[in-house]
Amino acid sequence: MNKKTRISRLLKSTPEGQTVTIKGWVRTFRNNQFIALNDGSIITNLQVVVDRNNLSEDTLKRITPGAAIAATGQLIASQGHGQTMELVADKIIITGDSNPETYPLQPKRHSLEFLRKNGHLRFRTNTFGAIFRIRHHLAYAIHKFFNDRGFYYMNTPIITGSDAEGAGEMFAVTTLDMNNVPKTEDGQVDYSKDFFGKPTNLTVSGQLEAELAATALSNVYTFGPTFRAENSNTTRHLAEFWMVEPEIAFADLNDDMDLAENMLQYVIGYVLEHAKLDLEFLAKRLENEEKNKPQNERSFPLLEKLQGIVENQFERITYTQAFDILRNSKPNKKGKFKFPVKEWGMDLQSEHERFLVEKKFKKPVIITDYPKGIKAFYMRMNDDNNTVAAMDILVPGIGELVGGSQREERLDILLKRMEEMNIPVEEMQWYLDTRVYGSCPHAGFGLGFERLVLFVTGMTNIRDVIPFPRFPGSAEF
RNA sequence: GCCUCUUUAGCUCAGCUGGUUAGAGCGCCGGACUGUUAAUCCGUAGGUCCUAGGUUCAAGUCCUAGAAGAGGCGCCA
Repeated sequence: MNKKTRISRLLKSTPEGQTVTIKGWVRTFRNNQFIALNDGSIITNLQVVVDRNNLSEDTLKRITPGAAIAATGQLIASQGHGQTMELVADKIIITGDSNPETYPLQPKRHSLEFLRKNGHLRFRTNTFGAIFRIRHHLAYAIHKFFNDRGFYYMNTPIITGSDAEGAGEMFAVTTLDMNNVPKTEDGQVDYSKDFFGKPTNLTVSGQLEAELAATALSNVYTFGPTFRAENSNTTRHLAEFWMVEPEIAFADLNDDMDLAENMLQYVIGYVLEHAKLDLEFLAKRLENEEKNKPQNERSFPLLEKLQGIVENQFERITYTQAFDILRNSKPNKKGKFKFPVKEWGMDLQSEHERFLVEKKFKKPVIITDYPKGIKAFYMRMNDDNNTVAAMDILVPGIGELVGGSQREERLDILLKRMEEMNIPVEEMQWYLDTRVYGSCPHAGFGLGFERLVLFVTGMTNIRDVIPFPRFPGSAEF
């Protein structure tokens, strides 16, 4: 291929007077003269000025929205107002035509629903270009954060033979012929004939395996796809999503909370610095959207919201404190909650979390020390024998962004909990060995990556922040 | 899985208590235009009113069922 210059680079270095070749996709063609060209490297279009005397009528006709072109010419200071620089093209090659009668993207605003239906082309819009560039920067910032602090990136299995993770319904993985399933003598599926010789599933969490690595390498994290076969139909659940799960040895719940808070502040600070243009675009988009809403339903301006995360400490309260606040709150006393707050031990509902985060504290809230009855078997029992060392980070607009805990390192207590919660101890010996040999206090958390992208971009549907969303009834592409 | 709402031109939508030939903006197509910024101006074309059944003299409009989409709840990250 011939050399090309990416627009992002070109706008940084401002090589005025140079001859360059730009390759990208036409957004609009105005006045038979001005092409707004985008190559995805940056949200900004480059204006390509067409010299009509130099171009055939045929080529001119083929410069349509969506067409791929290569434009070569001199870069000059723009005479117009919308941009500082423009390319005066003396050569334009159409690499790929785009029929304007059938190309779904028009040079106008489209609804997110329409773009979801045309998911294969939505990358070519400003909004989705911005979202996926920000998604990249967030992923990079997460790796950088952990790497700079001596964490090792650990890959835990995607196909798992462990069925005791307890984090939700699982997708089965099998090569058995579904039309002719081998059966044992007592009529059960004969998994000994299956690929792995036993039932296997797609992972719902890498935590248990990460604990194995952490109790040797001290500080590790996973960042990979996870799968939940729940029939969840909401704006914040996916069947396939990416999760970040650090695990730290010789650490307690406070260390865990500090790590999570520092990480969120770091990665958000990172995108504020490195994805400024994209964030500004999304902020403006959100602002326009909010104009149609009544005053009391409007949310914080995006950039201020993100700046607030970086600059302010998160609120930290125990479940019991949260329970008291909620029980004595106005909406509870006035019967406004669908689920009244009465009995200690109840799980907090979305409406309760929203009240705490959006009305009471107006910033992220970390709730700790939940009743043992509503949390997982591996969470460390507190001295009160009633609560466990768990923590959830709740953020405005989304709810639970992070869920974590200090892990139960005491073998006898862990075994007792597993028995109480019907976890098959025999199948978990590999996990229990971390407590049998050289057990140590350790902690970790899980961060839903798409929920982070949702929060940072200000989008409202999680299906819009992952390139190829998977949810009940839908697995396109 | 449960609840609510939506479905009218390529897109975004209007269409009142059922009543002639279903409208607008944008886009597309044709024309004009060498400083435009979702360009502008002029002109044309474009509809299985989601599907099936029903009520009625008459259904885009009312009823029933289904499909698709959105939002809320639950499960959680």
